[in-house]
Amino acid sequence: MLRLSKLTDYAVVVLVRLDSGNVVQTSPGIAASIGIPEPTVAKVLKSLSASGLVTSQRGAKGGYRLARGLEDIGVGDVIRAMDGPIALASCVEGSVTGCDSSALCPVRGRWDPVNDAIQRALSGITLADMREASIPAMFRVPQPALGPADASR
Amino acid sequence: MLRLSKLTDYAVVVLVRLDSGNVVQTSPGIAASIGIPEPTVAKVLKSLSASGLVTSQRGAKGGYRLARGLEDIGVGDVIRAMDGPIALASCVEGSVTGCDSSALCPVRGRWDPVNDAIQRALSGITLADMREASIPAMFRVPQPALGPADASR
DNA sequence: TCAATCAGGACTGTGGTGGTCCTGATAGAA
DNA sequence: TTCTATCAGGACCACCACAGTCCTGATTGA
Repeated sequence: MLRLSKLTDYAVVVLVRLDSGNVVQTSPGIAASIGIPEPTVAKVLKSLSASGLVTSQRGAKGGYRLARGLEDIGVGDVIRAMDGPIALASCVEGSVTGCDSSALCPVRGRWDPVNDAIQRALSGITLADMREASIPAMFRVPQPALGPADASR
Repeated sequence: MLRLSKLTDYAVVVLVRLDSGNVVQTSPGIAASIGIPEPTVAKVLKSLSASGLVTSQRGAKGGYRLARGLEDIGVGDVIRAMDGPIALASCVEGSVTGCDSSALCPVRGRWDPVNDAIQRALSGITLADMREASIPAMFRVPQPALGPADASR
């Protein structure tokens, strides 16, 4: 419950990583530098690109770069990009699934203030705040091979 | 994401229902009055009882009653009772699962402020606030049979 | 003694998520 | 012009947590 999806967690790592220098970075390069499998990083980057948090460049010499500074990206933006609208319950306003028994749901609409409070709490924190936290030194430089599994790929 | 579990939603309904009068109520009775299957209601009540939000009385004439007023029960209390500690990520402090690759996780500890903000937001809302929201009139009185499905059970 | 009720657990089906892979489009380099 | 590297947009599958059900035992009042 209130469990952040792993992909959202990865997205924060990727975005912080993209902040290092204003150059385009390829998904294999990012994947190698943060120790996350390449297909997964590519999936994360596609979602971020679709939401406009990063810009993409196709073709050779292509890659991704931040669309704006980390201090302009809220945690809620990342969550919405990866997991869709922030909704505490299936019957909360803004949910895409909707409530199949809205007529019978006695708490319909009641979670909205809770949901609202959470959104406010999230909007007050940017990725720049999260970057401030300690980043292990081993992740500040690219790691071509983090283990035997990488060599096999 | 940020999806409330159904049981937590049910728990709020059950607790609000228990607030009607200060008498013990049986789980079949509560189930019938709110239109949720009895085994599920029983499961919810057991969790709430284990967390001390409701008190139970065994034996004939037994049942459940609120341990304290709705205005003294925070939303966070209910969530913790039903889903355990509130943790945004698997590697957040307080999580029971723990992080299997803590040494490699570059955002380790970074979600804590986010998690903290959410907990503060949750602690500011009580069940009394949620009860204030409109409750459909049909649920203010017991509904023995809400549909054909109930008769088959 | 009996019936009603809670306590605590095991069990199973389902849905979401994480992760992988494939094909096509694009753009720079040779 | 051709080739290669990269992104775009899907489909696909395995795994796991959750929802829901059921069973047995303990307790308590009639």
